[in-house]
Amino acid sequence: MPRDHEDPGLDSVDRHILAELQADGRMTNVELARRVNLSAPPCLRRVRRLEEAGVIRGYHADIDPVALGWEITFFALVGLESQKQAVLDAFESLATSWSEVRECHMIRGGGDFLLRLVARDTAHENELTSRLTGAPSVMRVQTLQTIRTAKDVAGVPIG
Amino acid sequence: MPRDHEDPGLDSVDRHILAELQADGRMTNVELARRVNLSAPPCLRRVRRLEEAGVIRGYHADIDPVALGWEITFFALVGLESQKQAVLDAFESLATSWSEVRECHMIRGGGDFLLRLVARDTAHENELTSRLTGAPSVMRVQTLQTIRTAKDVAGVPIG
DNA sequence: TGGCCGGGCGCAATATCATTGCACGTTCCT
DNA sequence: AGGAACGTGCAATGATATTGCGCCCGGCCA
Repeated sequence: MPRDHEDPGLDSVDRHILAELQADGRMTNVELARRVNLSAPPCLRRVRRLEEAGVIRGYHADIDPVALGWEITFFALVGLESQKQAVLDAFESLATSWSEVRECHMIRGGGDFLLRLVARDTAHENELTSRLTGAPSVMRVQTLQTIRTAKDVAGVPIG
Repeated sequence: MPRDHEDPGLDSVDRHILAELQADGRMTNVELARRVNLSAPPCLRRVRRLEEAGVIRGYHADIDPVALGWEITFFALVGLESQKQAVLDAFESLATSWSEVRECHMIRGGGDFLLRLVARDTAHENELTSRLTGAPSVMRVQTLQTIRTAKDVAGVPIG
């Protein structure tokens, strides 16, 4: 009986821990233990186990992009003129090498990528769009500029 | 003299702190202080200041969706049949109320939204797509299913 | 049924860390 | 030069993280 993605057998306490740490990744272990009704040592052991199993991939501070001068967040839907592996790989290498590209997803259907980017201002955004349009094998670039984000929740539902 | 986004005057040490906490949000303060060449107390005071200024919005554990049974992550580009505020608001309320919707961005140009969703399996994905298609005022739904994520970096470039 | 594991828990002890008060140095402005 | 504002480092105290260990419960086998 094959299991794709190792099932660490998460019980309800584990899920509770994950929900708490997803909401506040810097919570002390003592506080976490209190919330999940455990004493500190077994709580910490569970957290370590979840980290080692890869269920918890890391912890990140959530930083306001605007405070660092990244005024614009936008998405770009990029169509390539070929679906050949070499072309896809080349575009991926290019896109992932730009620091302004924060996400790069290959989209089902072939030849399309969805990117999330940040830019300092509209001039910078235009420059990035131009660089995309002018990149090898790029046939089409549709920018999707975010004007309002109604919801942006870290992670996944737990329950 | 109003200032939209309070400028806390981030110096290079602050940026260094942000970069470290963005990469590892659970780092101890002494380790952080060591990395930015400061002693622990002033380092902690800077972190607190960044938190209170809203530059650091929070900390989150990064959890593997697959480990919790969310096998599929996809995006949906939703077109509404009207750009009237009431229609936009209604769709936003609906979309943000679904736990499977993790991001909901209104896109420039009017009447469009980009959503990021998670689903347990393809049946669930189809159900979500149907629910979107059948939602009031929804004219068009284009699903963008991620088949490979080449890059997904938390936060923003710092430097 | 009775005894043997194995896993997971809590307690207690110790090492580390967070947090505060305080004094010193530097910068800038007068 | 004098001094105020700011930020630093040191030192002390209170919390927290981490480890070792003994106990309890539940499954398993004789």
